[in-house]
Amino acid sequence: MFSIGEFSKITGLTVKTLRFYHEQGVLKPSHVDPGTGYRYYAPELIDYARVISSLRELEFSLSDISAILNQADDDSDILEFLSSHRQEIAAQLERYNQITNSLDVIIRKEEEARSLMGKINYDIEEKQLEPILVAGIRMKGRYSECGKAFSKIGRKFGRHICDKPLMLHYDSEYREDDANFEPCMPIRRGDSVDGIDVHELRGGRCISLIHQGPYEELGRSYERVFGYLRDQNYEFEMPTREVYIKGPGMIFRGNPKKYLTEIQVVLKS
Amino acid sequence: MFSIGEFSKITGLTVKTLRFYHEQGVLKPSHVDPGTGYRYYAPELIDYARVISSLRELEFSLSDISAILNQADDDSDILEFLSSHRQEIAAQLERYNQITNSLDVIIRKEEEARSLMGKINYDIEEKQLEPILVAGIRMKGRYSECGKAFSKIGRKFGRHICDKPLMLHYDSEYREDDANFEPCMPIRRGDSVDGIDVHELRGGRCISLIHQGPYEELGRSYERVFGYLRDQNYEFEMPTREVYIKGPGMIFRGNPKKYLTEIQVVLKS
DNA sequence: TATTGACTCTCCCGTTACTGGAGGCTGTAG
DNA sequence: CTACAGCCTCCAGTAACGGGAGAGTCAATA
Repeated sequence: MFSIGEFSKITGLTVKTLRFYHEQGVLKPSHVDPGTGYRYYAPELIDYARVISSLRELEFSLSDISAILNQADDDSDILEFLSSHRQEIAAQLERYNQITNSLDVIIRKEEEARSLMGKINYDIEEKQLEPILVAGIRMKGRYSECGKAFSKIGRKFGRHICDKPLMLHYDSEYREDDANFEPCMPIRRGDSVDGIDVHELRGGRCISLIHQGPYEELGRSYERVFGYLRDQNYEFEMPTREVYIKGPGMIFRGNPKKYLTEIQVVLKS
Repeated sequence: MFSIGEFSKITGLTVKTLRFYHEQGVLKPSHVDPGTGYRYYAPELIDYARVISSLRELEFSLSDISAILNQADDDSDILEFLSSHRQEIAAQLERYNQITNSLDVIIRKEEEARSLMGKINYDIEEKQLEPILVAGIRMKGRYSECGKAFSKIGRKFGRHICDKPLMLHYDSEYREDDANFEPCMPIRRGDSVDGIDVHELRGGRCISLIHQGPYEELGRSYERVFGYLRDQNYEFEMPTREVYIKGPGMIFRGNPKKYLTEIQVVLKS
């Protein structure tokens, strides 16, 4: 017979835990001194305790363990317990996998944005655009409707998206209620489906300006771009493009003063 | 301003949860009526609540969330939180992966054993053995030492093991203290290392008998096998083999009366 | 024999993020 | 005036222990 302290050292279970298991009826001492209340454990219980530890390591609940110990003395008796427990664990696993994925997406996005922030200058630039394939939804109406379009594209093309969202503007002047625009996502490949049009945007020389601040203030930056185009006597093509480099975050809506949007106007070649 | 019930419907958080968040200081109502104690929430808090929900879905603790909300209003501010949280989640993931693996191993083992139990007959059989590659440790001494050898082989060749453990007996008579034997694991491939000898066991005609019961009673089954060999005038080869079909389980020590051991004696060809 | 020091006992609280329930007050509609 | 829905506070419970207080016990030593 071992005292609780000895038994604790043998089994690796703490004294507290042993007392708790006694209270819960999972592992009862062989003998309890009626006078002192001291617990004494017989050597046979060592194996019993080992079984309990094993099951706890597999994250079985104490009530499951009680049930198991009451009706089984062989691994083959508990196959159903094992399988159903495996399912629960697998569900947890799935959940944590999703969380890690989400976290990864957010982290990657923010790290990109952060590194980008460093090397941005807020002057008008001329640069060369590569052609890109996009999935877009042509819309007429209010810009505020674009959210639905983006999420629809996201659902359909989720895993093929390869860059930041952008919007094509087909109006030559600013319109509020019946604007003509196309929310797009750059994709690696895919075909038009279900109202979503997959097409290629041509590359070429373009004028680019990065706008920092809320979307309502985009007008000021457009002014600069069009002023520049006029000064240089450049002719440009429709539609113009807005690339949303940094907008509302995945968690916070973010601070609109930090939003970054690139205005791109492709020149006639 | 919304009442707690309205705000609950809007945000999807239960009334209980909202009260709890108030108590914890995570999400304080905009106004609390001093007379009635009624909580009232301003529309701006909807977004705030959404942030909290998002973070909870990512399994952040409430104290983390408080800390985050107190010092950040943009995703990029919380990169460190996200990364360190990601690590914790990844650790959990690892753990659950291990558990699933262990469970799978146990389940597979037991299902095999169970299906085997059905088609076993306990008569002496003559059958054809295929050659197999094994990793073994030649030992002299007591059989009870074999556990260490098995676990050593398991550690070194873990992922290449492809069948049940077996033991080779080189003694022509029973010996207690200085037996000459070799615990082995069948493996798919591998090389001798560090005291472990990888070699091939030849195939051929063999006499086989499945023994059910504790190892101490193996003697009775050996008697039957050798009796049969004598009756048939068969000559056999050393070493003889014992295959441990079902022994102590991964969790329970199991019931020795249910242990299954196959005795194999290869005939001279 | 008294005394140490190690061991053990019970009882209570705290952890996390809530849920459930009792008992009582408030607001509004009929 | 009376329902009834909605809101309040306070308390208890969850799972599996860990920490600590205060008191009793055991074995060996002075």
